[in-house]
Amino acid sequence: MAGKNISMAVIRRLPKYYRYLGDLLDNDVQRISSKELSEIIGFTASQIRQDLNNFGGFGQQGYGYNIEALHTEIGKILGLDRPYNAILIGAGNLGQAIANYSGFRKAGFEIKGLFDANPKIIGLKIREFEILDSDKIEDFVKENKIDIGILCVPKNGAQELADRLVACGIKGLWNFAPMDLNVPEDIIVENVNLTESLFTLSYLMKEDE
Amino acid sequence: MAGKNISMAVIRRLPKYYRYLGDLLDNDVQRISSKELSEIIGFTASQIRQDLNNFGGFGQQGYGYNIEALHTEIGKILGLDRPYNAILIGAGNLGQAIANYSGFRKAGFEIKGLFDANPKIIGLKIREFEILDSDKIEDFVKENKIDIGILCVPKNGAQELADRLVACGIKGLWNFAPMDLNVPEDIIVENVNLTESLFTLSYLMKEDE
DNA sequence: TAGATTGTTAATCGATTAACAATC
DNA sequence: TAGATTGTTAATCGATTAACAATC
Repeated sequence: MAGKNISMAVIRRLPKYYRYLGDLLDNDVQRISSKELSEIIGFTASQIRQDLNNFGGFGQQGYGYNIEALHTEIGKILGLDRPYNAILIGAGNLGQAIANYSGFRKAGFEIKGLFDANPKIIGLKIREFEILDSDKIEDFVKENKIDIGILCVPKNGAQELADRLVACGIKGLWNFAPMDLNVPEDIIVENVNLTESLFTLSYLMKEDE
Repeated sequence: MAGKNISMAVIRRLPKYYRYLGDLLDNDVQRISSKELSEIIGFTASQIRQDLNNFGGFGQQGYGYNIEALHTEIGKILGLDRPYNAILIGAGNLGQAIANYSGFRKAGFEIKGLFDANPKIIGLKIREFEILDSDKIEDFVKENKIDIGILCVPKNGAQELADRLVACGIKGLWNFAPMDLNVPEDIIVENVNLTESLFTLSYLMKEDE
């Protein structure tokens, strides 16, 4: 991939742009200036223009941005125009919540299989999918061209599962286990650490009193 | 609260320090230098010392840091030494996953009640709690000194619930609804936006290929 | 054309890293 | 004491904001 080095700060704002532009589209708004967007999204107009210009000149002087076109462009930048195949490992409440959330499929992420190591729930059906035995992960990943592994398992065992997924060719991990995974540097890991999030809330509430 | 302005960058590293120090404690390690910690946590030694010195001089020259003492101190800084009472609204899969996670209680966060608006699940029992009708939120918050509202509801209705919680005196919101809430500035909101997280993963996988 | 707003360069601000005197 | 490592100041790096010429 070409592209200069985009900072993580910019990258993490992209989904917000995408979401706000989508909301505007839903409300049939057709164009917006960086100043107007600034007022609803909470970034400065200057930052918005800087961010967008990392990827191209999507605006027009004197006019602003066409919302539909910009929304589409940011979707492409985020890679939402291509499909990703995922498997989800750990079909407890959290895993089921994620498997059931329709928003992911709309964005091109398809969960192709659910796995768990617990014999009590192997064989149960969640949506259209039967929960499969974790033993079958390797075969399934290869047969179904799986790109992403979603780890909804406890801390213990998460690293071992990550190793197995990496070994059979997975490229990205969405990690809900409350720990940092050790993976080769070409493997992308996105962590969702609920404990860290809650502790941050705790800190801020304490400071605020 | 006293304390100079601590940047969000520092604040979001605190739970990581707390976690890594806890792991070291579990392994009966007693002391560590910023250089050693640097190697396992992945921040520079300089940054670790800078971060910690925002809150006090916890180390000792020539020795390093006592892990148990530092762990305790960071726990206090995070406000984990005090109890927080929470209610959780939206008792679907995600809500149940959070209600069932024992790690939060260990850190002083007690979920006192679960609420939902869906008559089909009102009355069901999750752990020791019956799911209550969302109508009863206001009375419950006042009677049980609730500090935190955990929003595990869809986008629609999340803002209205936030308004109601703020109106009855809640101080913090842990928001899992995929949108930004509008609240008075003295109310703390910590967002967990799974869609944004997934889109970030998507972007990074695309860039990486 | 006149007005509006972008794209982009320059200035500022803040966060990270480096360096080292203090001291255990 | 000598060696190690902190706490803290200074230097560097990067991100945000401001400004404005270009242009629709």
